[in-house]
Amino acid sequence: MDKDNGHILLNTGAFIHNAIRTDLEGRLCDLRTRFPPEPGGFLHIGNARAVYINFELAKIYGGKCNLRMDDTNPVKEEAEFVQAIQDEIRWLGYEWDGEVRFASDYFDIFYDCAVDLIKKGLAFVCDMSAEEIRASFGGIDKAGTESPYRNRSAEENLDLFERMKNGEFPDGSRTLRAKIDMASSNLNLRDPVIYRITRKTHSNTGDKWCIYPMYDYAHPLEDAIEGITHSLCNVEFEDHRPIYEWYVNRLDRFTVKPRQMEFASLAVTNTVMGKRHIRKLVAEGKIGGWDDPRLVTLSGMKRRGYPASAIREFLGATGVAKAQSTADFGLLEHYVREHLKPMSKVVMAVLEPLKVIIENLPEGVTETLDVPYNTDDPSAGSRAVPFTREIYIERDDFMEVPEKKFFRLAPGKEVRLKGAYIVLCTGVEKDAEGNITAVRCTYDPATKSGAARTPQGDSGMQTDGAETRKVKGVLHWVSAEAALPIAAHLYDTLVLDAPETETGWVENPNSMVVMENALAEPSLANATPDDRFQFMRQGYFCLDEKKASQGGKPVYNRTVGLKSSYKPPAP
RNA sequence: UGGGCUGUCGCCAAGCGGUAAGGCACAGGACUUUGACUCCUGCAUCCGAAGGUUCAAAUCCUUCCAGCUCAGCCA
Repeated sequence: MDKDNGHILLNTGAFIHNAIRTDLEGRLCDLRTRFPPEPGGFLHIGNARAVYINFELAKIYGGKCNLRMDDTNPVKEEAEFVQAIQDEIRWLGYEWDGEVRFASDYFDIFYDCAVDLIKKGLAFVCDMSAEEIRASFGGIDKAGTESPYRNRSAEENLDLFERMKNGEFPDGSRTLRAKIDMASSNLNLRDPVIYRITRKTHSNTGDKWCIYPMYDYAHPLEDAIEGITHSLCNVEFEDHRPIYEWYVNRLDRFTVKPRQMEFASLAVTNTVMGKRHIRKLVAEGKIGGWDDPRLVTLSGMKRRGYPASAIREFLGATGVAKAQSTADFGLLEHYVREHLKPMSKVVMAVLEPLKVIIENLPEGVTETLDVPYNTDDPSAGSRAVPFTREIYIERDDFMEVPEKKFFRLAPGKEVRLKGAYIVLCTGVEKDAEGNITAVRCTYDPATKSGAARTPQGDSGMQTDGAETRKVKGVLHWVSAEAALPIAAHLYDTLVLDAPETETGWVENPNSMVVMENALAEPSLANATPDDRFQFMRQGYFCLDEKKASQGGKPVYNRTVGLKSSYKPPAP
C-alpha cells in the first residue's frame, strides 16, 4: 500500500547516488544530510523536493538528516515559521535527527573562525560602503578593483573586527571580507563579504550581536559543525561551491569536510510559488492566505486534501537531475487520485440540484437502502441511504432534448439511481419562464440494487427475478428530505497555461467555484476533516479544516476531480 | 559579452560504447450499478545540430546552436 519508500528516488539522481556511494566508501563515516530552511515563509512543493531528497537519501543510505533553521539574517516574527516548518515536515512524513538546530546557535563559532581567517591573512576589515563595494566589483566580463583596505595588518584587522562586534561602528560602515580574488571570473570569489554590521534584534540571540554572517560564509561552517557529509542544494548555488570549499578547506578545526552537491529546483505548471507573488495574491484578495487550497504550499495542499504520500511519490517521480524541468500539474493530480482512491469512501452529493419526483413512490415513505462505500472493495463497508419520493440529481444529468450518446436522464429514457432502482423519465415541470424546475419519473421496484447479489460478486450486481435490464447511465442522487446542505468549493489551477515567469502569468478567473446549494447524503453528518470522500462522479472531497460557509454550512473542498472521457458531441 | 550548468517523445525521466526502460498526457478498444477504476493496444529508426573516431555512439572527440544561472552588506 505504501508504495513510496524511497525506492523511487533510487531510480533517479544517479549523479548523487554515485557521489554518495563513492564518498561513503572512503570516509568511514555515515551519511548525514540536512534540510536548512530560512524561517521566513511557509514551505511549498518546491521546498518539499529538498525535504524529500535530503530525508530520503538519509533513509536509503542509513544516514541521518538534520533540520536546521538558517537564521543568519535576523527577520521579524520567525517563531511562527519555525513552528510551521516543523509541522509541515512532519506532515510530509519525515522526522529529523535530534533537536531542531539553529544557525544562530553557532554565532560564537562563526566569530572564532573569522578571527582564524584574519590571523591567516585571509580576511580583512573593509571600510567601503555598500555602494563603493558594488562599484569596485567590476562586471561580468570585467575584473573588479581591490579594496584600498585589503592589505591591513592582521593586528589592525583583529582590532577593527572586535570593535565591529562591540558595536563601535554604525550599520553598514564596515564589513569583514574574505581575501580571495577580485579578478575571478566567478563573481562569488571577488572578496566576498563575511560579516556585515546591522543592528537588528535576532529572534534567537536578541541584541547580543550587531554583526551577522553572510550565507556563503555561514552555510559551509554550519554543515561542518553538524558533521554534514553531503550538502544538497539548488543548482543556483553551483557558482557558490568554490566559495563553500574555500571556507571549509581553510578552517582547520573541521575534520569532516562537507561536500556540496546541486540539483535542479522543481517548477510546476499552472501555479505560482514565489513568495512575493503569493503575497501579492493575498494582498489583492485573490486567494485567502498561505494555506489557500489552490496554492501548492504544504499547508494549502494539506487543506485541499492532498495525501502526503501522494506528494512524496510525485516528488520521487519528478526525479533528481540537474536539468531545469517543469512538471505538469496533471502529474501531481494523477498521484493524488491514485493515493486517494483506496482511502476514500464513495458517497453521493449533488452539486447543482435538480428535483426529481418519483411518481409511483408515495409521500412519506422512506426506504432505507444499504449502499456499499466502494463497489470495488467490499471491506470498505456500507452505509444507509434513504430513498424517498422527492430526490435531487445533478442538473447536468438531465437534458430535455438529449444530445447524441447522452447516457443520463431525458424524457422517455431510463437510468439507474446508484444503489437504488432504475427510473424512467415521464415528464418535466417548468416555471413561467420555461426553466425546468423538476423532472418526473417512475421507478421500477423490480430493479432494486444488489437484491440478489452473489456472495462472491462474481457476476457483479444482479437483480432478482426476471429483471435483467441494463441501463447505460448510473446517476448519483440524494433524498430531498434527508439531504444535508453543504457548500462545495471546486478548484482549478491558479494560473492558465504557462508556469510562473518573470513577466507574470495569466490568472485563471475560475480557480475557485463555490457551489453554495450543494446537497450531500445524510451519512456525511459526522464527517471530520481527516475523512476522505469521493463524491460519486464528481471527484474527491474533504471537509475544510477551518472554514464554514456564510450560511454555516460545512465547506467541502474538491481535492481533485475525476478523470472523464466524456466528450459532448461537437455542435 | 566572461564564468558555471543543462539539452533523450507534448511533460517528467532511465540509459554511461552494443543497437532508445518507465510514468503522465494523448488516441483506439474491452470491462463497468462511478462516462471513474482496471485491463489491452498504439505513441522517439531516434537522443539540440553538424562533422569525426569505432565493426558498433544518445553514450567518446570537435565545432556550433539553444536554454538556465551569477555583479544583495538576502538565503
